[in-house]
Amino acid sequence: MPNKPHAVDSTFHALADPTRCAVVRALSQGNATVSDLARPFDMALPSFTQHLGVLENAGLIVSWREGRSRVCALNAGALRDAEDWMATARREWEARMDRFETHIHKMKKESSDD
Amino acid sequence: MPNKPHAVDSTFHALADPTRCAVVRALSQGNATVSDLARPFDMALPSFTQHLGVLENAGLIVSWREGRSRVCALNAGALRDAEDWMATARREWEARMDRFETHIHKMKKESSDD
DNA sequence: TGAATAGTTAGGTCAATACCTAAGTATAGA
DNA sequence: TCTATACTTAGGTATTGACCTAACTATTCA
Repeated sequence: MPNKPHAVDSTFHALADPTRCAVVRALSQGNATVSDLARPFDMALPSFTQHLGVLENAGLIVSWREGRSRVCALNAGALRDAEDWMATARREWEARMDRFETHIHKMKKESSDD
Repeated sequence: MPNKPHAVDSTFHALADPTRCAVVRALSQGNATVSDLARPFDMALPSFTQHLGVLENAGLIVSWREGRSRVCALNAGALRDAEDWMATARREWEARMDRFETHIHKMKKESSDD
């Protein structure tokens, strides 16, 4: 069963920003606190936590408090759902292309049989 | 070699809208003209063609004129690049999870060996 | 308990996005 | 050549998004 509390377009919206893409890449390397994640970015902390909020609302990350820190982790399920959506569209298109090429090939063969 | 005239976040931005997601799904079923694509949407045509422009700038679709129509087609390469980006992040995360679970398992075994 | 640390809340600015209507251009067909 | 079709261009509005600063809360540790 699909991990689907959110529509894919909210996942895509969450990834439509270089800061948020970078956060996802960082979290693929392991869990991290808000300030660990924020450190590489030249951005005020409230702006950064807003990005984390977008990622969390989209279901791409989860977080919990540990003492005075908040730890974030990737939710691979949301990534997989978005991948599946794209793969479905792409494969249908590719299947159509294959049929089209087969058709062209048959036409060529028939015309060379004249 | 990757099909990469655009950064992935422009692809995600293009998909971050339900109208544009629907256009991609429609085009996975085959090429279509602007008005064919627009028909299901309750939206003025200029608004709709703006969405097509976003998809085309992101490299997700290509289009050409045929008589007085414009025909649109999916560019599967852009979809594949975005899939690859997500799959890379997800697999790194999953690999880390596997190592973590192996570690937990070993710890349990060691403690039961006491 | 007082100071430092980690993050949150409130509130504001500016640019980009998603829509619209009205009027234009280009092609096809009678 | 006139008319209908298929978009495109121009220009406007309202909402959302990405940032900021200032001030707050919660937790740790000396």
